[in-house]
Amino acid sequence: MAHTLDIIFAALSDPTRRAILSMLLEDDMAVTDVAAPFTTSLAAISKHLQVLADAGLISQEKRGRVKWCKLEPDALRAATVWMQGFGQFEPVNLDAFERFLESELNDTIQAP
Amino acid sequence: MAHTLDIIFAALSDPTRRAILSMLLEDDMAVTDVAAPFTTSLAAISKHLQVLADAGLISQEKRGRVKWCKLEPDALRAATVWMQGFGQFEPVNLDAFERFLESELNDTIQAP
DNA sequence: GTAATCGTCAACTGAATGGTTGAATATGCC
DNA sequence: GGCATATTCAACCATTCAGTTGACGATTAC
Repeated sequence: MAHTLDIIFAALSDPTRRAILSMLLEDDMAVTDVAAPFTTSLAAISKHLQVLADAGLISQEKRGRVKWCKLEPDALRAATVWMQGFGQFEPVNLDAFERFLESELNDTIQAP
Repeated sequence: MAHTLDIIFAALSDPTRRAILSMLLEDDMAVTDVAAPFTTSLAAISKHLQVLADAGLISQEKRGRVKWCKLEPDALRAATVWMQGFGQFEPVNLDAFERFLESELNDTIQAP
């Protein structure tokens, strides 16, 4: 249990990995396509994806030579529950969330 | 922004630090008292508290020779909002949360 | 004043992390 | 078969992290 939270929070602590999760929020993607917007090497992104998969935040399925990455939002439940226990926040404003995500993506990913 | 989430999630990824936050949920505490249940050194706990303070998750105020540590749950808001965007979870069951916290504390802190 | 208490600092260690490059392994295409 | 594409592996490097121990600066108590 504590073990799982360790790994989930550690996975979320990296901006590249959070950016990847945001990208996968829109659609499943192949590893190469996930890596495309980043300046770091493909191997580095592959490692990040492994970290996310170990945390249960994404799943990966190989079809042919392409490995598809899929968001697994349920893995965030334990972490969300843990955090909500420390303060009751009003319901999330999803519009604000989307604007926030967008600005975080812009900070993390280089413009083409 | 992304910077803040980095630091908050990294702070939460350590079980000792999460245990400290749980302890502070009940009451403000002095550094020495925070350290008491742990087997690690006082200096190590002092460092953990600095990490939590840097993340804004606690505040520290020195009165006399005692430094008091206080939970600052609002710092979790940004992180909670970020995570909730990935899935709409039902309202938190606080009883379940308390049981969970207790079991996590028992896993992290040595019985006297 | 002197001694005990509270907490941090400094220097060190071992392990983990994020990154690189180049080779290796599959798989698909012609 | 032969070549291109997709992804990971292996080895390496620099940095960060959690922990230790011992010394040190404050503050309180006697």
